[in-house]
Amino acid sequence: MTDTSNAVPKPSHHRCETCDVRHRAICAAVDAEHNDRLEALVSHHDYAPGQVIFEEGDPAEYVFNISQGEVRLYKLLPDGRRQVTGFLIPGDFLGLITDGAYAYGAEAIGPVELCCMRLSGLERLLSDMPPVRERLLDMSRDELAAAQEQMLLLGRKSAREKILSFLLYRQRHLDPTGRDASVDLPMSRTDIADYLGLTIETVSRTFTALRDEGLIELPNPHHVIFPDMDAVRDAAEAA
Amino acid sequence: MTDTSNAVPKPSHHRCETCDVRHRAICAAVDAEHNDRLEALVSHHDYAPGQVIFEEGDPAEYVFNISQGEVRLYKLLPDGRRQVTGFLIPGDFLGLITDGAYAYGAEAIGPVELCCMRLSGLERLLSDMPPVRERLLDMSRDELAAAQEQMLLLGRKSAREKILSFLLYRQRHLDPTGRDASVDLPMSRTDIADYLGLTIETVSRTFTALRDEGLIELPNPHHVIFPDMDAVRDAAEAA
DNA sequence: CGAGCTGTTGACATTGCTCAAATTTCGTGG
DNA sequence: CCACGAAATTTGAGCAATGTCAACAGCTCG
Repeated sequence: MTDTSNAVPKPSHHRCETCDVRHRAICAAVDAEHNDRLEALVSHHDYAPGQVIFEEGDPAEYVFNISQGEVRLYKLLPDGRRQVTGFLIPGDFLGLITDGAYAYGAEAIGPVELCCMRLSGLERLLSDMPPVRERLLDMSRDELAAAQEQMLLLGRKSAREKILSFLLYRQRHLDPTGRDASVDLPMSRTDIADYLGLTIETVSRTFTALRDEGLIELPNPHHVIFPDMDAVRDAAEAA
Repeated sequence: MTDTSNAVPKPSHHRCETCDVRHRAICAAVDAEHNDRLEALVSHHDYAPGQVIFEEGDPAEYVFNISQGEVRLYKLLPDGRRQVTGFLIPGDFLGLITDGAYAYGAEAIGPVELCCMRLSGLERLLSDMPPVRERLLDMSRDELAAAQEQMLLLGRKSAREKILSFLLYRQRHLDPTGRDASVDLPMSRTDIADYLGLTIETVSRTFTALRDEGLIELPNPHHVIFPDMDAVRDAAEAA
């Protein structure tokens, strides 16, 4: 699908200079004049829907940045129960490592393109360019805050609140301007259930209930429209 | 309680050089020769049991390191429901900040002593001593991994598994050598419930059930003894 | 010694889960 | 473009784990 096989220079979306997600990625901390250094360290890779990127516990050789598509992170229990710990979007960093191994599994939700860097490359970058470490720390801080918000959701919210919080979070996260009163859900109901600590049946029933109340429209299972954003926000607060 | 009021030099446990928790704290990244710089930036403060250290959303002026005692972190919903996002022990860093405000509330569980540093001081430290930022990033990484483990617990484990995981985690965390087959629980049942996403009644019943099964002994509500560590580990895995 | 707090136990209610079946969606091939 | 089949989603009925409400017990501190 990619045309990297011929001798032509990298396609423009593989040039750091013109990278769509640069401003969200750790790359934002590299000044433009060092783009060539950065480019020398990365390569791009495509993943098919559902494809495993790495599994929890795999020895970590690479870290990634998402160029296109969404990725799910998850942890498993020995009996197969799964907790999805996050959905990542273009620009997000991928590859939390503890003791040399990945701390979670990662799979492509739809078609995904990753910008890959050897761990050694990242380490060189970190030691040569201090702002990169600062950037990584800032991103970790945000991730940690998000993780705690998710703990609040998992531990203390009802199914209805979980779904509403999830929808609102996605809405804000995907469209920070808040212009578009709709949300795409490329992931399956199973993914959503495993993210919110529910079963697929409860997720489905809750969507139906919200639709019947008129809080959301569901033209199809992967698209939600908010007829009245404020009503949704009120509902998420209240109960 | 502290004797900082007279002209005598700082008590030895306030000297960075002899600090009990230095090796666990961010201070481990400061070389010994710069101890004086570090000491100039910090002051110590005592907190009574239950005392609020800061609340979520407070404008953040200080960051802290725990010298003595345990601290609970928590987030609240508007109606008062609470999620305890972590219990901190001596050496832990305290003060996750997003947009200039604390991302969670923090309260002393028992008597607590904190080593406090102005945010401006930390920032100076970060820019003057690169290893400190590296250290902070490493600690964030560990925290993030712990947060995801907690999501797995909150979203996918039964009450029984939650309690067992909690006890085993504490045992390992507080005594990494694994020598002592017992755990102190200075926090209340309410704290434990809010940490595990349960009610106090369920926590209490689960402790009782584990005692009746012989998996744990409960000489009093704040102390747990494991007659057979391995049996507990098996039980935590199994169901 | 008594009040009040914390923890435990009991009875019952409820949310969300399990198992099962119907329906819709979507990719594939004709 | 349409038909088919597999997979995903929705819906239904019953149930179980955990929550709620209430009473009791054990400790601690005045």
